Amino acid sequence: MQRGADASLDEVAKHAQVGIGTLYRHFPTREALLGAACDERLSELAQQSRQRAARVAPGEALCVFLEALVRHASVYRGLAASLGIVLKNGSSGCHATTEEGLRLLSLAQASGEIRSDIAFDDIVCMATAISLTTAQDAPGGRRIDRLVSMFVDGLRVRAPKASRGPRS
Amino acid sequence: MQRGADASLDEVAKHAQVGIGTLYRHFPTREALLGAACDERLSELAQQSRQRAARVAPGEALCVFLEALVRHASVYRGLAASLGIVLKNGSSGCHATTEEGLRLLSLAQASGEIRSDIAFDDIVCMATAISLTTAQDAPGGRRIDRLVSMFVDGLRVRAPKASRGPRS
DNA sequence: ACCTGAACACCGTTCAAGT
DNA sequence: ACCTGAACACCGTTCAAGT
Repeated sequence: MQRGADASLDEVAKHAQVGIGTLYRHFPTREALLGAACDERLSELAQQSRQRAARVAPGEALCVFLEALVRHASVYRGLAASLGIVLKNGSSGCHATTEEGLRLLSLAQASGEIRSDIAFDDIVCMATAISLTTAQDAPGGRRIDRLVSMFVDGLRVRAPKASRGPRS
Repeated sequence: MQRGADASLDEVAKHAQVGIGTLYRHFPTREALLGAACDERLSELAQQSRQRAARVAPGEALCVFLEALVRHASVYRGLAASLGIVLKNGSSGCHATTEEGLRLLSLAQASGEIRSDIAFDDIVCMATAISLTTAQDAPGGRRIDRLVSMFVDGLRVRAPKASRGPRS
């Protein structure tokens, strides 16, 4: 399951050495299969985020979390489109990731860094969006970074720092 | 062609009263077909944007343009994913829309409202992203508006107005 | 020259038969 | 009870035959 990105279900079954029917009984929906396939990876993502969040400001932690989510969704073709559903399907790593995201968002909003009218679903939505659009890009492109940075700027409460003096 | 969103090519051909082979010869790629199907609509979009741009500030004009593009890409299922390619395919309305977008972006950047490191491709990319993610949403949802607003905030040069006083 | 649609290839899904 | 994979349905694409 590791590499075979958007292989046909037939190939997945063959590679897992089971019949296609058995595959269907274990994973009734495509989302269930995807969820199981990347569950471990999501667990790691959540854990790394928790560790990082102990060191940096909430807003920053949320940004890096978003970026990690985008990159995660880009690993398996076909995952991005159903990221929202996969995260909700409840398997352990999905749940951990959702929990961590909710936690970071609350913290960042409480600290006044991030707009209070943002929902976690919007974060997932953005991660999905960036993954989907950059999927066709050349592999090592800079667009992911640029889009993440743009998105994140959109999340920030206005005038956080005024890196240059404001005009007139 | 008007309504049949993501119908099979077979149905498109049948509806157009031609053989499937003829359809292929007229439109060798899916993008060519999509481009032709929405060309008129894109012409209108570009024209309306030009009229609007005469009345409002460049940044504002660019935002409304982006929103229109998002809504356009949401009309036909399957268009969003290839919006970038479709816009480049060169048919009249596509060309007009690209021209108008480039023009608005230049103006908005020259006026200092919009970040100078944004490319038109990024705008298209964002429109694609929002369309793709909101495609699965309930029809009348508010998410499109919220995401467009977020995106656009990300485009803006910092501290444009300082709606509230900056902190300490 | 142009059009047609049967034919082929591919993939997702089901379900009768086997163990 | 559980597994299997042939069989069915569907869609995209091509190309030999017809006009």
